[in-house]
Amino acid sequence: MTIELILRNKILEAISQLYGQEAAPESVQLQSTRKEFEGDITLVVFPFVRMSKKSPEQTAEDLGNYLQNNVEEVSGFNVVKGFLNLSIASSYWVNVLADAYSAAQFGIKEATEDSPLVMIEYSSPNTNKPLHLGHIRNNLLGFSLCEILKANGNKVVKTNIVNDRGIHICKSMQAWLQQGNGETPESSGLKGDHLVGKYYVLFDKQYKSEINELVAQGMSKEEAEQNAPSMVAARELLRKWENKDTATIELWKTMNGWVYKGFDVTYKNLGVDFDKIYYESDTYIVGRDEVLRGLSEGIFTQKEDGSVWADLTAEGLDQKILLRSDGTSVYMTQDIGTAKERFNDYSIDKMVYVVGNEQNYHFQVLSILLDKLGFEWGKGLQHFSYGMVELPNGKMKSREGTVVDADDLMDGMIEVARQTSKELGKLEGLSETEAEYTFRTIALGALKYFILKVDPKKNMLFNPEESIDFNGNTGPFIQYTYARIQSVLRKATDQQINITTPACNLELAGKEQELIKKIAQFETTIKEAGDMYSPALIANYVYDLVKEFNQFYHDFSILKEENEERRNLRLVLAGTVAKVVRSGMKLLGIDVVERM
RNA sequence: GCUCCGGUAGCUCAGUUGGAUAGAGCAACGGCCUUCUAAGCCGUAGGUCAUGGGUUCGAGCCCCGUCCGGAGUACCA
Repeated sequence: MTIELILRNKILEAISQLYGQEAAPESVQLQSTRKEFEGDITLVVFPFVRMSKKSPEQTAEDLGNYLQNNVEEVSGFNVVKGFLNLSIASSYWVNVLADAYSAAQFGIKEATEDSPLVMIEYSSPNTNKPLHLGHIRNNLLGFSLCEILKANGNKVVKTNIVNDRGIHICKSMQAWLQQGNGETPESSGLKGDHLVGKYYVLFDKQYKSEINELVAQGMSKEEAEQNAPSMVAARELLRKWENKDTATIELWKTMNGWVYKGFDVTYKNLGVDFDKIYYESDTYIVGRDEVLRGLSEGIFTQKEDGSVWADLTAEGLDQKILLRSDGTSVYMTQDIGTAKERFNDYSIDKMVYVVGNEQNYHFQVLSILLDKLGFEWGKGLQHFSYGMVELPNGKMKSREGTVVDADDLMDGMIEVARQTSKELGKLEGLSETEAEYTFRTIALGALKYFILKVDPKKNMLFNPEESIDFNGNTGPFIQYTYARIQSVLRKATDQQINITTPACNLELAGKEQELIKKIAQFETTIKEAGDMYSPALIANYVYDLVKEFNQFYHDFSILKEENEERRNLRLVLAGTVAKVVRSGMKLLGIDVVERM
């Protein structure tokens, strides 16, 4: 039982004993005491003054006395205005540390047979271009969320829906057919996804110049957009694809194959993976069948032109198209099909979509539509909505080429890490491969931490030149502190120091106790991060812990401490901080290094 | 127009269910490598929490209005 729980119960008891009234459990507000005051845990007494009919100060005195006399762990108290600051005995904190130190998985809950199964969709790329910075935020958030939910005792299935069909890939195909001269990743030396992306850009260039030409000939802009030869050809490819034309299907398979190979490399470098991948070329048919069923059951309506609609005005929303007048599927249709497939394949307790906030409306509608179609899980779908990544000069537009490419970004950061390491002379004693691994880990740590430390809900600004740093509140700073702790622990081993679980009744120094308190918060932080879907809570927690440790490290010596008991305690403290940092970073998908 | 989200230091961001004197990092300035890793530590400076009201013992946080920014808004995904 944690100290908070013990106090909570005793405070309710105290109020009942002292004032003869029952206080609501949620009126007990405990918080950690601010640094400028003495004490560890603070009770806010304002909610109880009505019951005590005394001043806040006097009420706090009453409660303080009661708790000191009736709770073993409470070693003292002081009152400042309406705040009761309780001091908790050192022995309690030493025990907390001992528990954390010896626990195999401190703060992490393992899933069991009957744990809920959560399926999390993230990444969800189109197959016509390489991944960019926006995808990076998605992938990092998705992966981290999976880790956090696992740590909260859930079974997790990581899934990806690949948008492999549609007009976008046909545009790349069309440009490749017209201008490609049979170019392949092998012949060009380009990564597959970049090669296909190159033709997507070429298509757009060509398309735009055709429009300009037609407009110059006197056609209206709308007409020109419809009648530009490139677009006509791309639409023809889409039609052929839907009719299963052999050559078209073959080309589609080949080019998608190139892209998948490229994606695999990016995913691997980013350190994310999936348990199950769905393809929209499979699920859109399921979705279309569901929509047609809905139509025949009178849930949806059809217009004269043949298009199928859902009327959501009763729910306060608009009318939503589900099938185009030519019978083809839209985005929504595919998501209906994908959802149905998933719930067929797994016994899902909770389905989470990691998708940008531009699609808030889409998921609101999807949930209602599935509910209308009679799927009892429809209402329970959860959209983990995150903000956009903006650049200093505005937002990213793939067509305008103002995107930050994922591969380029990672390569660039690894290069910076390599240079910085060399300048700082951090390489000595490391083999070539060890050094490379270290650069990579640091660079990825910087990138991941930078993105994950921001509240997912908010838009964030990313300045490629300036944003990424290796100093201050960054991934490398945390990795560095971890490496230094490892170094101390190695030296302890070299000096034949035997580290044992602390069972002493040493009086703790202020900073030692601060650190233990911080360590004790790991468990609740994981829970909160799981409840709120916020890797940022973990990131900020780990930073605070590391910052706290650095101050401790600066003020106290560990190995040079002469009192053996105290030295042991501090080694245990350092080791536990390292352990918490390692698991915290793992929840963010960030690796740590033994030396840097 | 309507709906949703946001606005905290020059910049990037934290800020627990409403609690004490709003915190970090970057950038600037000053100090610290004969001390367990200086990718570090210490210090100085930097704030009308967009704005006007309201709720209450107490508001950066909750409610209403205004301003600014972003996203979505019926045959793109």
